[in-house]
Amino acid sequence: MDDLDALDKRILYTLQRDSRHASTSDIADEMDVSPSTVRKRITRLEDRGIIRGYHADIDYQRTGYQLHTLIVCTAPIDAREQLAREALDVPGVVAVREVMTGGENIHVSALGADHDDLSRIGQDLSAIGLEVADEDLIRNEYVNPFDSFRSADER
Amino acid sequence: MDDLDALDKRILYTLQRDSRHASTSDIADEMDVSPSTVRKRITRLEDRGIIRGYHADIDYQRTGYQLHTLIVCTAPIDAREQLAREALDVPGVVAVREVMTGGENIHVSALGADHDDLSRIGQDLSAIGLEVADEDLIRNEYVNPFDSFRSADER
DNA sequence: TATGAAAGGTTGAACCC
DNA sequence: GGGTTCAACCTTTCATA
Repeated sequence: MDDLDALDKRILYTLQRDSRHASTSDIADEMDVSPSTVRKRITRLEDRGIIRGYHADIDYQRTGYQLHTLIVCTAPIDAREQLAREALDVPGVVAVREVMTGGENIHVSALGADHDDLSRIGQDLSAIGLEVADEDLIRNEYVNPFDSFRSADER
Repeated sequence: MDDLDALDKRILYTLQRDSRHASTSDIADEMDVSPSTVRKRITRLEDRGIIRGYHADIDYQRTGYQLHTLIVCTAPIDAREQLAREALDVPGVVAVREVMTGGENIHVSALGADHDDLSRIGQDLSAIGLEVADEDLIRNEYVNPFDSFRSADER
């Protein structure tokens, strides 16, 4: 893996702040390069897997699916990654995080309209081999671009 | 809060899958409405706070900032929301989640290049009034659009 | 690896139903 | 609410250094 230079970081910062409206020309102007240079860098960042995608940030609390829940699970270490991916396919699951710890190493975010939805999701997670340790409502989430990508200085 | 109709849900689904390349015309074609209808709906979803923004999904593991860490904190209930917002301003913090539980009710995602960065972040969080309960490396994260927004049926 | 130009698509705003 | 139009802008591709 090569390092990221100032332009790469600026691209990451800008796209994380607003992936829908940030144009290549905007970034190009800020960094004094041409738009097509920015475009190629973006393509490269995508190809390298550094940019995985672009998502709308949705406040589920306001969508009618009010039960936004954090389901903390434990997976056997050797199956953790596989189970994390499978958990993503469970209907209602919107995010999965693998954590490097002994137990409670899979954190699942799931959405339901009512408690039955959540029971079913818990059952589905158990069925693929995850042990459900805890469930709590998520009250709010906030996202921030990584500030170290903001400025144009090198690493 | 009014309910979301089929078009709103389809818009949310599409933008969550790919907020950068999904054009209003694409969605309009799929749903048999005009592009400007889709545009107006998107504006409305943004105004209602349902769409909070659009972010690039970055694999920090591959950026050189390899210490992507989940810092579990406890905040006094009455200060939880305020502290969550303040935590977002701590350099290195990329996401904050408020959880409805007795203790360990603030989950902070932070990024550092080395262990000194993380120590400093822990100190900053303590300084604003959060009690740090646990820290673990995040190995991986996966995001998924909410499947119930996919199909065009009403609620 | 960066740039420039041309073709085609997309956006945003004003206006009408 | 939804639809139409149009100028300005953006993206994509390809040729060029």
